[in-house]
Amino acid sequence: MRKRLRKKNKIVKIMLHGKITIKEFASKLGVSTATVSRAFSTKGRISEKTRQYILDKAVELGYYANFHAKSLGGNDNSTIGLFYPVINSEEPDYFIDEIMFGLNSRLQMAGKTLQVNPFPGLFGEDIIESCREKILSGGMGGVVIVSGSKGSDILFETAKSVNIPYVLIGHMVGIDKNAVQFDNEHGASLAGSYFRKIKRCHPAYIGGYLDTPKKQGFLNGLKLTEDQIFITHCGHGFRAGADAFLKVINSNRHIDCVLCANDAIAMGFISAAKSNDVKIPEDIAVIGFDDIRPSRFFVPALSSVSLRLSTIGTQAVDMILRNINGEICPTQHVECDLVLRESS
Amino acid sequence: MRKRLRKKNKIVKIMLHGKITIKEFASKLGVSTATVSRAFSTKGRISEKTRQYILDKAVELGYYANFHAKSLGGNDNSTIGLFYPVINSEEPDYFIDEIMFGLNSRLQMAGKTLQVNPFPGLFGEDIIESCREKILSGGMGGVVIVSGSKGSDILFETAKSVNIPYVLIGHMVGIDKNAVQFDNEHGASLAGSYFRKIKRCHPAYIGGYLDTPKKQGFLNGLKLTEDQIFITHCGHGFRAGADAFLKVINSNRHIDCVLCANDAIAMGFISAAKSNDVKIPEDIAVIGFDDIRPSRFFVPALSSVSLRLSTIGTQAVDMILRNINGEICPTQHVECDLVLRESS
DNA sequence: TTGTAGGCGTTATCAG
DNA sequence: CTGATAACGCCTACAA
Repeated sequence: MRKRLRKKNKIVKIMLHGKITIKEFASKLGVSTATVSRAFSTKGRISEKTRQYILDKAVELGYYANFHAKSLGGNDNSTIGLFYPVINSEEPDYFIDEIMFGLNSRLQMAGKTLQVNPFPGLFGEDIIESCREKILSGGMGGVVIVSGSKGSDILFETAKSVNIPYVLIGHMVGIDKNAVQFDNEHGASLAGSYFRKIKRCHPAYIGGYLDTPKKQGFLNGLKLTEDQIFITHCGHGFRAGADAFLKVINSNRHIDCVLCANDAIAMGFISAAKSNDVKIPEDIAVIGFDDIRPSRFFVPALSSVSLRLSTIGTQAVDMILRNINGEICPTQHVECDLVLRESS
Repeated sequence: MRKRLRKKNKIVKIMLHGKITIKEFASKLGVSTATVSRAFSTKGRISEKTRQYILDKAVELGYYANFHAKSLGGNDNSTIGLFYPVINSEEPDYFIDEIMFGLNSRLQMAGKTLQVNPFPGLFGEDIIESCREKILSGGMGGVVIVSGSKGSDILFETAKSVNIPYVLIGHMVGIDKNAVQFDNEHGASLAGSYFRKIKRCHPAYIGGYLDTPKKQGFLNGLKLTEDQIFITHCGHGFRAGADAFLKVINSNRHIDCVLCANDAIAMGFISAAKSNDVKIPEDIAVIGFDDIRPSRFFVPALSSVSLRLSTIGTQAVDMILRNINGEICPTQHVECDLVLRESS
């Protein structure tokens, strides 16, 4: 009786998923499940003939090994999780999208698949907790964490604690292995020295949040101190940039050059400037940060501190792959540089 | 002896993952695994007292249910796969990114997690096969497929065949359920009629690939035929737009308005135009397609056919959630409209 | 080379 | 309300 019930359940599931299990498949071919398994595996001896036979039959009968069953024993596990803080809830984050682009292109070659896990950059403890849980529950074979928020740190610690392969992406993350890092401070200083060189001496810095290194680098390059320049923080994104422009104007200070914490801010800034008949770069020279793809096609083409985002993505994949493979990987430094275009 | 070996293996694994299993956890608390399971489940009677006790102990001892084991029985399965054709291999696809943004914001609320699966839009059968496999191997609880390529069709058929919850996103997908669709042809016709209305009678259409509906809609709105306008296809992305501008110029035809197949193309076009001292919109009025976020901050602000991409994403999630819940969902039509800004 | 059977970590059924 | 135990679908050590 009980058996019947079970059987019935089974049938229902088969209808639902349209899937055939290894047991059914094996018995249909008159071989054991072990042999089937071996046919799909690289290890384990099996005659080439039966392997081919099984493989052929598999496509004929539509047999596919169940993902979860495969992963259960601690084998396989081809999914890589990406965790990143959301710093602008009203539009896509081009910084992340560019990194993701790099990640994906490489991941695909490696037969891995990407799982994306945004979490609130500033608040939202509960969501971070759910991210922790995802890591702890063993659902993925590796994680890539974008640093820059409290949540990032928590997840980083979590990953370390369970010994799952991980890679940290971020500004001077301060660890000597398993990280791909860049130097915001240096990048910003490049912008600062450039302005100094071209004799623009009334600078402004338009920040997002939590980007002290950029501000500091800018000051260093400028050879100025914090009280000698105009600083404002309006958040991230285009709108923030436009708002920042208004703040600059309303400050009644003479400003002739600005560094923005990212390219979207810079574009928003320029957009607002144009609407107010302020000429870029004649009146105000502007430099963005990240050098996302649209920047070079912006009008005027946007100068920017290039972080080589897409490269960072591919490097992160290379690293985590080696990490999965048991190698230890020293932290990589991706060089940044200043790309001068029309806006400055 | 064998047992010892097994045990040893087990220990190794425990070290590797730093994880405690339900069995170990249960015995530590002096309860059965069933009780532990029930403590985390909504169904199944359990006294509030023991539940609390178990929950507390779980955080104390760091017990987290294994993801794959949970999903194995066909329960749970909270991952949603997104499949989309890559039409530009050199930069992020802003169309997709915007949809993904919408998807993610909604998915998070539902406790689901997104897995992204790009596949080549034009060739690359092998990768599509690997996508099929992902669907067939039961690794996810639902799939969202962006239509518009042969691969999309294959994956769509695959999803249907295994009875996995799915949603199709695309232009007039021609199915009456489980789809969120928009009408490129109508959108383009809006642009066409607008140009006609403002008396721009020397139009060009800058296409990507496979976007006949847009072209046709444009012609309809224009009330012209294919041989009466300039048409060129340069691919997708900024670079393509810039190339297209050159083609327009070199054609030596008088052109005074253009519709581009997406906003990136339009921006690239305008960028090249500016470099060649062609005034937008005075000399050439341009309208883009999709209305991605940067468009309104472009200089000049870009007119565009708005597809409400992010909304499409959230709707797709709502639909697949209901779908998972057993409801059948009639196809949704997301209205598109023409957003006029400075570039036209 | 192939088959047998135990284990992977949960959930759900069935008895108590 | 709780415990024992059979699935879930696959992999692999061991035996044949």
